[in-house]
Amino acid sequence: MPPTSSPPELLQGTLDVMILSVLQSQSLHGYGIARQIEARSGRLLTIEEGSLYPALHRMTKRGELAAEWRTNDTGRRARFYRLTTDGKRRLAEQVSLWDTLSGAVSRVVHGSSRQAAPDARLGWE
Amino acid sequence: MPPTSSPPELLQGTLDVMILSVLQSQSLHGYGIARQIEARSGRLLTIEEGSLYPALHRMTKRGELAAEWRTNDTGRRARFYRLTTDGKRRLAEQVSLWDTLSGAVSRVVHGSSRQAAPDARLGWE
DNA sequence: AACCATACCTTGACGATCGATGTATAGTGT
DNA sequence: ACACTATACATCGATCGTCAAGGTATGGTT
Repeated sequence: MPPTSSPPELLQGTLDVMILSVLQSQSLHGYGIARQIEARSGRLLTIEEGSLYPALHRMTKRGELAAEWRTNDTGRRARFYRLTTDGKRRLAEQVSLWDTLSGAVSRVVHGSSRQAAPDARLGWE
Repeated sequence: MPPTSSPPELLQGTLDVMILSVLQSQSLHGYGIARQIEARSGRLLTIEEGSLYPALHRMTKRGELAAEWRTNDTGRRARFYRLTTDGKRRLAEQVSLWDTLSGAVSRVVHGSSRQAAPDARLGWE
């Protein structure tokens, strides 16, 4: 049973970096990736299957993930994903980028208004 | 001259909350909004005009912004935007949501791996 | 006259996400 | 035996936001 409801679309573009992140320490199949992201986020994020599988396929096509069919101990077939060398490189890049850019957005929304050089032409009131 | 280059599409969905934020303390026109976001972000974020104007129009249509033509002190006509009551409410909602969700993503990518209950069925390796 | 910054806008294409739907098996409870 | 839930894969159509590019026009500077 997935968490509660669907989170708003405020976070477009973050699915890739989250997938890469949870695959850093372990190989997982799609369903496990979704559960892991939900667990790590404290049940705040829900991964829709209609987003997850297209993401896994395009990342595999881009060479960031490698996929392999396996059977786990309960006898169920599942497609396990692991990071390739390219995927590890992209993981590092994207995590660093997320930190930088999410920090920038936070400064904007919390008004780090260093009104650098109060410029009368730009606004009033 | 806009900053350097176009930032990746990691932050889709954050434009609205940034626009609302910079309009909290002042009325601005489109160009001024873009400059303000760039300044507050420390020149990390670039707002493309093809994203900005559609966003301003749809937010006005949704009733979050009110627009008014004015002439500033240099004699140039410009369309100034301010928050409506609805816009102020949405600003508060969206900022709080951004803080919550960006925090969740950060926990995911930095592996707050409280492997809650190590579940052999979900992965191996 | 040339150029740059300011200031508005639209268009077409793209890509990612979402909700819905479909299939199938394993485990659990009754 | 039956029903139900969780597991596990996948695809589809619609929607939405963004982007790159282009277009118009004025004011200030060199």
